[in-house]
Amino acid sequence: MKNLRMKAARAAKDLSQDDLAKLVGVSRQTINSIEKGDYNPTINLCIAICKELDRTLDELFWEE
Amino acid sequence: MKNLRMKAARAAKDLSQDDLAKLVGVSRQTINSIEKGDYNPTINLCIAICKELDRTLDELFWEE
DNA sequence: ACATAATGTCAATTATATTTTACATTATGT
DNA sequence: ACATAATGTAAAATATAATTGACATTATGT
Repeated sequence: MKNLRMKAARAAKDLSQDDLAKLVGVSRQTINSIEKGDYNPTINLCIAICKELDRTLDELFWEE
Repeated sequence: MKNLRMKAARAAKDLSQDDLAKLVGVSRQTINSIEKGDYNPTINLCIAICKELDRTLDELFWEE
């Protein structure tokens, strides 16, 4: 399932997928795939994304 | 750095590394490596561990 | 309508998470 | 002291995250 919370948090920061990719040091396709949802990123990457978007792991990647 | 919160949460459930490994479907060494800290597990594995230990991602894997 | 930025997606390659096997060490109980 | 469960750790193999390059599509602005 898509990660719309991440997409929204990125939009709130006015960052393109490419911008965020450069900020966290991965490729644009990796960011795209994570938002698309058919993906299993590493926790370190998730943490880096959270920090750039001023969110926590629970806010972007946890679901009850 | 070691993940002592995960180690504590596992102890609180009275589970050995091997028990937890079987519950989340990975090898004991993977659990050991995560607790040891020199590791970068995938988010899906982190989520599976959290659910078995009744904790959230922030509680076990986030640091301010 | 046109130009350009942003996004979606695919195939092939590279980097690395995870497994497997194996052995050593540290607890814990009797 | 002995036995056994639990943990720490290492090397080699396998599975998969992530990269690279490329092209198509969808916004957005002028």
